[in-house]
Amino acid sequence: MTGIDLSENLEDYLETILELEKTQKVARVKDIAEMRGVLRGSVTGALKSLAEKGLINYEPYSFITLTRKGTAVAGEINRRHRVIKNFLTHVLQLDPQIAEDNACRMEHAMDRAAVDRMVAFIDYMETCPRTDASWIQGFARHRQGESDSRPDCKDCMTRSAEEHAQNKK
Amino acid sequence: MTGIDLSENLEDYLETILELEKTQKVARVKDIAEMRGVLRGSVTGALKSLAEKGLINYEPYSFITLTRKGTAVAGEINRRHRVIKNFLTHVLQLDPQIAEDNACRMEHAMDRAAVDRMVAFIDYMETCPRTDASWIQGFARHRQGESDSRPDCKDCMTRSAEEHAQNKK
DNA sequence: TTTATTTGTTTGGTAAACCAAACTTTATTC
DNA sequence: GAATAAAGTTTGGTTTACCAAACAAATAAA
Repeated sequence: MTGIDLSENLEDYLETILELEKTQKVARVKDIAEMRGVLRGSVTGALKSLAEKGLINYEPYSFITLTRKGTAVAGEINRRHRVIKNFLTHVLQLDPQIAEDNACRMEHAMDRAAVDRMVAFIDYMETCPRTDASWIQGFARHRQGESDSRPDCKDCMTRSAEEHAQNKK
Repeated sequence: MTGIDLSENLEDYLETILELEKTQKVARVKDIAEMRGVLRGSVTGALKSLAEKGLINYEPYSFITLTRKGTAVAGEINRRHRVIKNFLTHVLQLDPQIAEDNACRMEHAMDRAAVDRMVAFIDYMETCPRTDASWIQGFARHRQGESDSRPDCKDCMTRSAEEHAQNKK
């Protein structure tokens, strides 16, 4: 789509720069190095590579900003990250930190088609009355081992239908 | 868990070897090279690395088999792959080929906690009467753009409750 | 405005993956 | 059982990504 294919590493650098642009207005080598957990020397190499690809404005010893193209690509990556993290925390109900760690890696693995479908699924779940808050709650109980008993599973549908009818009035 | 941490590459080699063991009883360098789309020379290096880690039985010019440990690790990776692909095809309803491509990459990105939770979610969906076949069908319609209309959404719950009650008798 | 300090760059070196092509071993075929 | 083919290995070279440490530039402090 954007016509660019980046290594996971360069994608991460781009995302970091976007993050810094948002919070600090401008990205500095030192901050990028800290956020990525590498030495400053390693950053310089990555910046040259990103600049060659036309994704950042970079002159030695100057501030770093994203180009128009760079902003588009970084935004795309960031969108994947947010969608995936949202899925992991709100659907799978993973611990926020674990969700974040997994999203950081998954964002490089999932293509647009998959992420878009994930968005559609979340949307369907959120708008369909069958999968309302109580259904989500049910998953929390289910995964905590209360799956075998399912005490009120039998009447769940009926009760939900009643509640639903009530709200419609 | 298994106490081993492998690069994505070595994980892929291990998975390939498992695959070949299943179909051909034994893995040959040529076949591994073909399946992974690399030259034979590249395979030799990877095999040395896997042998050093005690994951495969490897002597130059001999057949390759997985050790007990290698089988365990490869099985773990393969499980992740199957779970993810299952999710992508049956929940997100992605095209099988697209699901396969994404699963191949995602299997290296998701940790055990995330995959386990995915399993639990699929299980919940499949056992909960609210998210039955018709709900899944609804997603297929929803994602095809018929989301705005939702013609029979209003009565869906009531009808489902009735059907459900019927089946219980 | 000198002198520190911080920040950024460069250089040399390592490790993982890969290729290309020469080479060796094993398997086939005549 | 020798000649040929196929399979596997080695060697030298490339790329990406990193570190460590020397160096240069810019900023801050004296």
